[in-house]
Amino acid sequence: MKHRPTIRDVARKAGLSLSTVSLVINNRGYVSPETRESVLKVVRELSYHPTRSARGLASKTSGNIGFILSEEHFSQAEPFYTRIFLGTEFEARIHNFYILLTSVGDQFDPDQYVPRFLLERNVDGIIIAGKVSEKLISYIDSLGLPIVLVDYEMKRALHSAVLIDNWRGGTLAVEHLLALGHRRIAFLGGDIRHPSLSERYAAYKNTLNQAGVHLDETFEITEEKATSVAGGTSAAERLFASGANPTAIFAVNDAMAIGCVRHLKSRGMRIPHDVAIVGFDDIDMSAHIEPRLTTVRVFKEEMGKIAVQRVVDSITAKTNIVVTTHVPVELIVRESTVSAAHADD
Amino acid sequence: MKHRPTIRDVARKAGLSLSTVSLVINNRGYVSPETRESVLKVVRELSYHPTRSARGLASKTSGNIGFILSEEHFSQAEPFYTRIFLGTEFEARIHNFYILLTSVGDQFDPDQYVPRFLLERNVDGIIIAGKVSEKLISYIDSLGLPIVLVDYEMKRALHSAVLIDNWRGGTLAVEHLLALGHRRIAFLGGDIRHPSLSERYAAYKNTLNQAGVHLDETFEITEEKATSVAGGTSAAERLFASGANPTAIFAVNDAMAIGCVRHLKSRGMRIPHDVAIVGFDDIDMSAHIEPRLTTVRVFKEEMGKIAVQRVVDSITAKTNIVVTTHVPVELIVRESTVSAAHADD
DNA sequence: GTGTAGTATCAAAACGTTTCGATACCAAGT
DNA sequence: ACTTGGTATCGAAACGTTTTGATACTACAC
Repeated sequence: MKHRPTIRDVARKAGLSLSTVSLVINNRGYVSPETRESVLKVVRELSYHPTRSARGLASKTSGNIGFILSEEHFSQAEPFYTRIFLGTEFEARIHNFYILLTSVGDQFDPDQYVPRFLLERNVDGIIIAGKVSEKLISYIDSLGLPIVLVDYEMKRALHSAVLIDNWRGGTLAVEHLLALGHRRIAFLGGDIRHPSLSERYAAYKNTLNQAGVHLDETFEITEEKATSVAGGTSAAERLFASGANPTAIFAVNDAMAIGCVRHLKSRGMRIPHDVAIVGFDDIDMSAHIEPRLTTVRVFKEEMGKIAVQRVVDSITAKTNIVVTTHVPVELIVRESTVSAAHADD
Repeated sequence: MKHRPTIRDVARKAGLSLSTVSLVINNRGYVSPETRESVLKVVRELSYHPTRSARGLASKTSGNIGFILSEEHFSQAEPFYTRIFLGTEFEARIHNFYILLTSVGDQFDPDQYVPRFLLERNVDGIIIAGKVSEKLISYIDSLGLPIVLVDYEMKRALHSAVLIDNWRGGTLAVEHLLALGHRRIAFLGGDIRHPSLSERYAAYKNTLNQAGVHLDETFEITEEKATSVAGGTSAAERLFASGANPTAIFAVNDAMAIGCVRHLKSRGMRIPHDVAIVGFDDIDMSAHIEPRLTTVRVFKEEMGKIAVQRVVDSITAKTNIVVTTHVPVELIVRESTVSAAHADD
């Protein structure tokens, strides 16, 4: 367990100064090709590799990107955000960054709790997934750290964002139901304050309007607290308890759609024969439930990947270009809207 | 964006030396209660927080734990290991560590590729999930880093490990099938080189033996390459193609069980009426497929949590106590073995 | 021959902590 | 009175890099 070599050892063995070795390693400044080669040779011989802490201290960079998730999404280990996170892990590796994950509560009070990696100056940029307190965002801004938002957007777009094309997704979903001949189409949603969900809701209303279908308020559940499986069940209960009799349902996400399917089955209704259902997100489970769920596919890993690219751009460029990316969506038709015999596989 | 305070500012304002402030912050050495209080007061006033890099450089610690996963598990974003990972994230936060995630290939050649966090001395300990090259393990040993293995074990137990009680799980599963009256019970497995899977296989054989049931080799599929949904489908095909006619199947994990269910359905077989199925792992999806899958629940987050505790112990204690933990399992009876009317909810 | 711009290298000064050894005091045990 | 051991504090060194500014050489244009 002998001493691992330092840059000093490399410099000595190469007969050069520390600075020159550093320049070679970081590939910057003026270094003659011969010198460069001889340094690299020594680096290989000693199998030298710079230490992160020392580098961080001197250069005021950490090599880390912070990933912030709201507590509820974090603790539920939601498949949706988990996928986005995995997408960032993949891409971060390519850029030689590591992702530090943390969660924050609904409220943000800097005197109360601040993600440790911010206090320790242990990240060079931040990715925020989902809706968090605006206070938190301004706090991070005040630290001068680049921020990329994923699946969330603020009124004044001062930050790069990676967004789902919710409008198109909602439109595709409802148009699909209309094309199947449905007219009594219900909407199952919740927490419309989240931009992604409200856009889906807006697309729902707009598409029906365009088609000249009368909007029936008893067909709209928009106040469900949790957009989860349980929330879907409870929303479906409320929908039918109110006496509504839709032939199709557009659920704001797959979790709710799955909860809704459960409720319908418990009532002995057949899907899609009695009621057709479309979800949104295409989480893993949707292809495995019975009936397999028609849904709007969101490329979650891709979103994480783009977010990392943006934040790395901001970190390295030092310039603050705001880019908003809308990641396209795709309608996946399965058995919950079209009976098995006709459904794609 | 003014200069953030350093320990020097704290020392100056408190009228003390750097060393004393450092002692207070790290809560070690001899400091009088009054001095401690006055330092803490200044720390609060300046809202000072030490910088990770500086701390790391001086103390040769990083505050990070490396999490190593085999490439195939990583890229498939397997729900099983993802859960373990999330468990580590939770627990790491409690101990003020961050998790750095990386993956490694089947082979390990230190001249080829070494996880960057090892080269950069950017982790204080390592958690390894699943089976990886033994060479990698010895390499990490040679760096003097504590290692905790999760769901993997080496012959000579030189490292702490967090293991599933596979023997008991397999026994519970098969006993359950026996209790339901099944005698022709097939085993669907693959990659028996993985200790977890071979233990389940061994438990299967042992339990049948104990019950005086004749072992029929045509009932055992142990060569399937991938223990995935697709692998399950293909294994089930092979099983029935060979002319075997089991009334029950024990699949080595839920993914294979789900693939198997698919195949049975496509053959028009009813579950559990024609064939009963038990899986292993209890991944999220298992409760949502049709029929809901009877399985052996593994507490994945708990395993991650324990792994972090072990590795943090090793890091702080500096002593190398090897602890092997067997995390208990639980049989979850659902509709794939007991018809809906009788199944628990 | 003088100024300018580009190339190549280096010495020294940061970067913000922890840790080591020294100093000094006090109380208790001989 | 003399050690011993615990308590409290401090100054200085160390940790391993990057960065800044200086120096010096070359080539070229005026």
